[in-house]
Amino acid sequence: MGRGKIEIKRIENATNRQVTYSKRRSGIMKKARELTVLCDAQVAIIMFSSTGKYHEFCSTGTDIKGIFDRYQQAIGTSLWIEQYENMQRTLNHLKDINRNLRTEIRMGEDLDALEFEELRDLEQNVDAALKEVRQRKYHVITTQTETYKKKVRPFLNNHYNLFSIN
Amino acid sequence: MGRGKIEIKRIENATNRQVTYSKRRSGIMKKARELTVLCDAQVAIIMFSSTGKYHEFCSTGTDIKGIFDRYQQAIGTSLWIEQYENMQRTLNHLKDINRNLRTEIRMGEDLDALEFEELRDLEQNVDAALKEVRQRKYHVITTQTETYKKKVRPFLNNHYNLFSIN
DNA sequence: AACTATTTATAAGA
DNA sequence: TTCTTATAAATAGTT
Repeated sequence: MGRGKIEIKRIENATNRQVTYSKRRSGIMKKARELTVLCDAQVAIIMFSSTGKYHEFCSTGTDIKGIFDRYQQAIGTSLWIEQYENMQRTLNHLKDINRNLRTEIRMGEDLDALEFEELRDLEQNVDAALKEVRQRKYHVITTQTETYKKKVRPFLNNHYNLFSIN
Repeated sequence: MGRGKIEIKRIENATNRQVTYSKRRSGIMKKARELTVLCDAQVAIIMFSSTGKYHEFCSTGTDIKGIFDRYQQAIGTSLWIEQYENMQRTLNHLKDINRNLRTEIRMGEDLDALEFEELRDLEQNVDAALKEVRQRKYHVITTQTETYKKKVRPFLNNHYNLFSIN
């Protein structure tokens, strides 16, 4: 659309490239704005020119972060899982330490009162209950579900020591 | 550009809105593709229609994550600092509990002998940690998409202590 | 899903 | 660079 038809390939002349970038960028941004209004859509655009300048567009009523969180939800994963995993390793480390501490405590206790087998059974019960709840409820567990209130929390309250964060 | 000029305002008829969304979306995607080729630019686009469907575009040679990481560098901050900070708080909670356990050992107490007040404190720590983890995480996984089932749930299962109670 | 009359975007020129 | 304009491209309404 212009005085002549152009081939879609890299514009070698840097000035022309910059001019075209500027023109077409504003064109796309305008189109995006129209789309959000006409179609009630959410749009996020991020652009970097070949010179490193960045421009962004985001539909009103949200922000880049909001759209990205929604996007990650839509694709069902986090783009930053690796970074979460780093933190998770730290958590695991703490978990190990805590487990050791708990073992230490247990060994100092009256073993008649807390048989190892008994503990294991209780742990397995807790674990089974949790898995059940998770499998059925995790997609709506943002709020405390009835199952959680009725089953998990009382159980935690009764057996907090088996369930400490570790 | 069409048989008639239109006003840029929400299209009330849902079918028309959907059709227009589809047409204009592909128009924008095409423009974006041309921009990246002509001008050697990096572009990332994420769209959600009013019906919740999402579409994305990303220039070749990178990916959405790459462009967003670059974007965050450009604006000099992380959009997800808050989440990291929440994680950090969770880690701190773990450390607190860890410290409590150590204290417990030092005091040479067995669990049966813990005072009621102490039990309550530990309970509150567990509960607080739970709430925090939920707030942090479950806005991302409130729905179970197919992808969620295939990717995220296994991830959660493998790393459940990030997202759950222990 | 196609078709076109029009509007809109823009390449090249001033 | 910014403005202009001839032309290419997108698309609104139609079939």
